[in-house]
Amino acid sequence: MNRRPSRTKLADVAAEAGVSISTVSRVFSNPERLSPETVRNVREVAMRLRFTPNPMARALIMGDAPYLGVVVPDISNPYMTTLLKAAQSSSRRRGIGVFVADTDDATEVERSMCEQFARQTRGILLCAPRMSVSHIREIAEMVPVVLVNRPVDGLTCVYTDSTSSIGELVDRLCDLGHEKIAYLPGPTSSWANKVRTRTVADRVRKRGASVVKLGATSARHEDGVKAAREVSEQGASAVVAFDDVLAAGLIEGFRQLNLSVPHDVSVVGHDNVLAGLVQPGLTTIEGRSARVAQLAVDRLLAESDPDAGTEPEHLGVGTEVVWRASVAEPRRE
Amino acid sequence: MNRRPSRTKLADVAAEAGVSISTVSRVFSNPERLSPETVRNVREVAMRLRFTPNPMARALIMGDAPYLGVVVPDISNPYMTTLLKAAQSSSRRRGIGVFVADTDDATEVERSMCEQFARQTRGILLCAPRMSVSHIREIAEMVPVVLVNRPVDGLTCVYTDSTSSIGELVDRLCDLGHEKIAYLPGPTSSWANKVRTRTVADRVRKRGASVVKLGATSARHEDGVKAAREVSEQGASAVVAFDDVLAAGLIEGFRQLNLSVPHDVSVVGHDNVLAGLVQPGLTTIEGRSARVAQLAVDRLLAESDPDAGTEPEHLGVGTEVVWRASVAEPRRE
DNA sequence: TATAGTTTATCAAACGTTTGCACACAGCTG
DNA sequence: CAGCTGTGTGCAAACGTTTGATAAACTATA
Repeated sequence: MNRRPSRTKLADVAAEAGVSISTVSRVFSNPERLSPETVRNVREVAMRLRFTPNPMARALIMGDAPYLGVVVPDISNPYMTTLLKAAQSSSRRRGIGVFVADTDDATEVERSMCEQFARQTRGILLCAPRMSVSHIREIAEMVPVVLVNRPVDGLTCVYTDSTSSIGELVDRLCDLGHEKIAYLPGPTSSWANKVRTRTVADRVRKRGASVVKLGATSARHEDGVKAAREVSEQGASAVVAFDDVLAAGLIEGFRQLNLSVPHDVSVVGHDNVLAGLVQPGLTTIEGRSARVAQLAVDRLLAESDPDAGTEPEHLGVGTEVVWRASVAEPRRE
Repeated sequence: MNRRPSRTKLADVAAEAGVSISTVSRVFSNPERLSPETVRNVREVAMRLRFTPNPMARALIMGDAPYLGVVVPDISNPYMTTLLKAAQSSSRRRGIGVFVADTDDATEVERSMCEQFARQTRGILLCAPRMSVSHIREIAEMVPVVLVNRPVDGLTCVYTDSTSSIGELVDRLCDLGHEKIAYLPGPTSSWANKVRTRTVADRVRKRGASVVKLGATSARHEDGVKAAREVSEQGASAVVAFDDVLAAGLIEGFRQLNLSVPHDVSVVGHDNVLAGLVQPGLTTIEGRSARVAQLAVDRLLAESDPDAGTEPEHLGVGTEVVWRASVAEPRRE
């Protein structure tokens, strides 16, 4: 039946220490109800026998496991990487294991992983920018869910709120004299992209400049490279890109067109994940994904505790602009 | 006791279908021993009741859970990201959940995470380039372990074997006329760094050129930036860097020194994780971490099956040089 | 000494599965 | 008709914990 040789269990410790199984169990869960002497003795024996409790047995009787699932569309995206890293470190401090699922943005995979996690975890930190709301609701019925960068009514969501940073950025571009500003979108079905599109457009118009909306992309580096031509054809002197990866592509694209960043065209990104990798240094918005992850984990664990009685809530994490060399005043003609 | 309302279980399905619990269990595990009619009926009921088995109960009685742990020093390193992504996707196809642990290279964390995983997983995919051999052995005694890029006698290891690619690279540099070639090391305690250091040095000497060994780094971008000055002071006309991150730093550093890559100095990296991000395009060695991960998962699952009887083995994954613009012939003086 | 009260430790049931064994019933064979 | 041989199903034990109920051993009070 049990193939692998079983490790030391409560019963072994109990036998060795000359007490009952329940006593040993309580040494770990309720030591104050035991005599100090017994506790000391059992602790010593447990240590000697290298006893560690079987998490499966514990999970079975307790009704839930000390696990938590993180579902992301693409681990290799640096924003997600930071998110995952922070979620893991935050969970580790609480003794909680983190399952990771990379879905490649495939709805079918998202569904099946969520279903799997629903049975095995306390909750899911779900980052699925394009999943349908009804799907999300369905999952949230099976297991506590905290959404990342994707508000849904009645569910908790933690998101990067960069509206004011975007405003600051656009203002600065206008102050420098830019009169035609382009926005290079990410995936149109992504909530974040919708917000950014609108925020940029509103602010640019408010300042009396004109906004150029470029074709949708899937936020790959090469999409940015290609988009550079469109920008220059449309005559925009500055581009706000959906994220840093696209912005880096743009810079590469402009180089191929022999256009200089920032002298011929200014470029800004979003997330601050490329650090100093690209040249010229990319002006961008610090996405603070680590903070987002930390908050999300906190909320998730709170909501998975039925006694805590926390209510769903939308939490925005503020951002800051990181000024680097990719922005300058437009070339006078 | 059990806080969260229990989901449908075998007993519910059994009652509804008018059969015993064991029969329902067998419908999923051993359907061929049951009458086709019973199977059909129970399946229908299970479907209607949305029954999914409780993995904890199953894990308890089976003696192991369908989980696997991946321990890496730093998730945000793109090499690790690819590794993790591939490990996850490979495991998903087999219905195996992946725990992730980012240790920040802290031995204490590595130890505690491995211990935790030892109780809860079928095996650990361990990437700990600086952990002591005795620690590794200790962990391997508790749970099947497959090492990544870190051979240890008696344990299975899957590693990127770039010796022949490095040879090819050095040969090419020498053919181009480089006579003084520098190696920029990563962490000296890392096995991969030791191998690369030796391989580069041997090959360079064999070709009658001279090798410059630079100071150790911790493979951060800024280490590369700083190292550029040392390279130019030593008068090397080409640098082989431990990895792409360092190489990108070097390129940035040379730019600050007004040295042109590749005309003043050639630069090559390792891992091919920066794609076209840096300018000029970085000549590098494709690390094939996805393949490494896939192999490692295969081996891990094989070794965690006591019936399979697989023997520990060291598996090298061959690499290829990716030629980009960062290499050219040295400037004639 | 009997009674009540307080600590401390044990008993046994429960969590939701898997699986060896036993059993009932059918159809054959001699 | 007794004795097999299958086939399909059920019983009950086991996996390693947690925990409410309970008993045993003291201590303090009447």
